[in-house]
Amino acid sequence: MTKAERTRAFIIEKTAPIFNKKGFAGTSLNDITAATGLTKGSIYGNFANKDEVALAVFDYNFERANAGISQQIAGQKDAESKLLVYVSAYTDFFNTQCEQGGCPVLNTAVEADDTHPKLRKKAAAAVLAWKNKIVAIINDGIANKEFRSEVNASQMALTMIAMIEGAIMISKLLNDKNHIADVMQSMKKMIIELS
Amino acid sequence: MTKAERTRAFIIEKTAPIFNKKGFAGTSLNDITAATGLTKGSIYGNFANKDEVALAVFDYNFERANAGISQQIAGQKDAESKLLVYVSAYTDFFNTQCEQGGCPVLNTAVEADDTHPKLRKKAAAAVLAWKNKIVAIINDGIANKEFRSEVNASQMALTMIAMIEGAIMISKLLNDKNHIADVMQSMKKMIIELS
DNA sequence: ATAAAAATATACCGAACGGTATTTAATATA
DNA sequence: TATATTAAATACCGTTCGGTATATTTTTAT
Repeated sequence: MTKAERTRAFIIEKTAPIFNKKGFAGTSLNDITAATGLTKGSIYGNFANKDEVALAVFDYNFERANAGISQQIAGQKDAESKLLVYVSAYTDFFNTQCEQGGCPVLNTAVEADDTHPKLRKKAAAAVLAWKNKIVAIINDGIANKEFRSEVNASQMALTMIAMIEGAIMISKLLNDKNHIADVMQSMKKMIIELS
Repeated sequence: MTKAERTRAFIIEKTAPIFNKKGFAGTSLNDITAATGLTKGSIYGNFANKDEVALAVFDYNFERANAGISQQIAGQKDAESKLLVYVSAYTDFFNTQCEQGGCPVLNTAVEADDTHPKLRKKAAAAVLAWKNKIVAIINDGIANKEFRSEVNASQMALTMIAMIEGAIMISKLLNDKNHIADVMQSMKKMIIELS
C-alpha cells in the first residue's frame, strides 16, 4: 500500500461519518480539512474534487454497513434464518450505526435523487443489489419447498427494504430504538408467514 | 389579508418545491430570490433568516401533502376503509407528489436529524401526529370489534409509516412507480389481516 | 548519500454564500 | 392631500465556497 493509497483511505475514513450525517451539500471542504488535519491542496492532490470524495465515501459507508450482515447471512443454512438475520441486525441498528449517521443508502437516496445524479446512481445500484440478494434467498426458499410457491419474491424484497429504511428514519428522527424494534417485529411475522 | 401576509405566502409557495428537492443546506438565498423574483432585502423584510423560511415551508409542504388524505379518511366509515385510504393514496403518490420533491417528512427527517434541531423537531412532531392518527383509527376498529383485540395499534402504525416512507424512498430513487405499488399491496394485506 | 519523483502545504483565485443597513417606492391613515 | 407606515430594491458587508498554481517537504529508488 503506497503512501498515496494510505492517505486516500485516511481521508475517506475520517470524512465518512461527516458526509453520512451532513450530506453532500452540507459537508464543506473546510469540514474535510478539519477532520483530516490536511490542507485543501492535499485533498485535491488525492481526489479530483468534492464529488469524488463523496462517491468514494459512499462506497466505504455502504461496505461498512453491509459487511457484518453479509457474513451473518452466509452463516445461516435455511432461507428463513437468512432473512431473519435482517430482523436481528436492524433491531440492533440503533446501537451500532446511529452514531455514524445512520444508513448511507437512505441518506444518499433522499438527498441525491433530485440533486446529484452520480450519487443517486450509486444509491440506486446499492438498493438493486440488496433487493436481488433478498430475492435470491426467497427463491432458494421456494425451490427448497421451505416457502410457499406463490410467494412474490420481488414484492417481499421491496417490502422488507422499505420497512427497514422507513424504520431507521423514524427511530433516528424520534431518537427511540424501540420504534425500529417494533417494525422489525412486524417484519419477522411477515417472514415467518412465507412458510 | 394584508400585503405583507400575501408576500409571505407567495415566498412560501414559490420556494416550497425547491426546499423539498434540494433540502435546507442545498437551497441558497439565490435560489429563493430567483424563484420569487424578489430581492434579498425583500426576503429579509418578511422573514428573519433562511431558517424561518425553511420552517414555514415545511409546514406548508406537510399541510399540502396531507390535506387530500385527511379528507378521504374522514369520508370513510369503518376503520379498515380508513386505513386503506393510505394504500390507495400512496399507490398514486408517484404521479401526484414526486414532481414537488416527494414526501417532506422523509426529506426533512433524513437531512435534519443530525444537522438542524428546529427542522428536526417539526418533522418529529409530524411523524408523531401521523402515528397518533393511525393509532386512533385502529383503536376505534378494536372497540367496534372490527379488528381483533390483540392487535398492537402502536406497532402497526409505526410499521405502516415505515412502509410508506421506505417505499417512497425506493420508488423515487429507482424512478419506478411499481415499487411503491408493490409495497402498498403488502400493506393492504397487513391491514386486512387486522380483522 | 543523492537525485528523481511523489505527496503535501502554502497562498491565493473569483464567485457565491448568508446576512444587513440604507434608500426608494408604495400604501394606508388622518 | 399631507403624513405615517410598510414593503421592496439597492448596494454592500465579511466570510466561505470549491478550486488551482506554485513551492516545499517527504518518499522512493538509485
